[in-house]
Amino acid sequence: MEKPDKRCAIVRATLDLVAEQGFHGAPMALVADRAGVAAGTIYRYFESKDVLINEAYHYLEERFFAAMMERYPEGAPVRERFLHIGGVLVRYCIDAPLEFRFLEQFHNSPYGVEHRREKLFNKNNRDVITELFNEALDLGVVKELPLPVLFGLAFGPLLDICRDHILHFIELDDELVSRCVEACWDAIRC
Amino acid sequence: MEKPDKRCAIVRATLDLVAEQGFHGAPMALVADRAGVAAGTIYRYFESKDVLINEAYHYLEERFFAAMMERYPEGAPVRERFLHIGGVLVRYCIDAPLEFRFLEQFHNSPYGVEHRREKLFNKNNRDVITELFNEALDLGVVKELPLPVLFGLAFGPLLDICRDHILHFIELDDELVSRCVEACWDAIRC
DNA sequence: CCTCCGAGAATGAACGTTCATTTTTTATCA
DNA sequence: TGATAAAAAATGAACGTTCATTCTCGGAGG
Repeated sequence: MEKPDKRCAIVRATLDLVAEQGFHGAPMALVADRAGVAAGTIYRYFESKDVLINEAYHYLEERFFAAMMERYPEGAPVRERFLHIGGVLVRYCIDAPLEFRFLEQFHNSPYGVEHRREKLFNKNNRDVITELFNEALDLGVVKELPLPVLFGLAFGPLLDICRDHILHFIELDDELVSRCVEACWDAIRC
Repeated sequence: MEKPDKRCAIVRATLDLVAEQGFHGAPMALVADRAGVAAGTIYRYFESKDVLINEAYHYLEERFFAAMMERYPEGAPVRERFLHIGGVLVRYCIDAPLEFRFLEQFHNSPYGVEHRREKLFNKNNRDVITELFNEALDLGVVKELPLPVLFGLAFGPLLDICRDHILHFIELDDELVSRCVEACWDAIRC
């Protein structure tokens, strides 16, 4: 009987409900129900709904970065590392559609804008992807475009195809995923 | 005193408010205020808020397609026509940030998913962009990928950079826009 | 006098949050 | 150990707001 048992249940309930029905479909009463606690209990663990949602996001973000670093080809050329990241990104998202849907909701909301602004203007930001792109720029293997543009070119379409796959607008398989990631590389490479 | 005077004012007020503050920030009472009518009056013109929002969207969609067809290089090569469309898209969006923000909100909502589903599965769909891509596929000048994937590769990043420009994450000028549109072409071309 | 449009108050449902109360756990001492 | 007191956690009904929508009535035009 650990302490964080309930806390975790609340976070997971939030993730599920937001993923399934959007922020509108996740009122605190429902979150409480799904987590098996009373409405008021949530406020013993989280100051507000905003705090709860941000915590849920960070929980997912960590899981995702962990997945990305598995078998990351550390010393390999830039292109190969990018293909790894892109492939993992897409496969992770379509394997965990609920997590993807939550992330999508989050990014397309004021939460997401704030989160992005902080990341962008907080120069201490030391994540693998930024490092990779900066290295690629130094080496001159990708187009000289602002970082946000490179991110958009490289990952925007990948998220789009994940969404379309989950909505059954297209059917992704391993080969198609590879070709899409390579197309994104074509967009940014010199 | 024409009839459609108030109707139009209501649509424009909806556009403005949703663009500025999102769907949450556009309650009917505020829409009414901004349009210079009373809350109840809206319901004399629109059956519900959903109907009002869909109508606002279609209004914008038409304006946008009209802009895109201005000086469209009808007989030119596929690449040139794509660059025209991409350039117009970006310039239109950053010149009319309110319209862009509304469209973004709309697309990232259940309204947008429904709209996309209908477009995709309604084969009678005869818009210029679909025609262009089908022609490009026939000629073999773009990668053989499903249409939704090509759309994502070609336009996803362009919408991303518009958003980032409007949020002041980047600063677009004509030259940078051109280079971005060309990068998108690199993504889809063979 | 009648018709009907527009106004804005009224309505009821839904929401996040609070708090007085109950239940469970932990600490204290014989 | 067992009894009891203190503390912590959990509860869920209730609150105040906000929202889309409906209702009712005054007044302008015929």
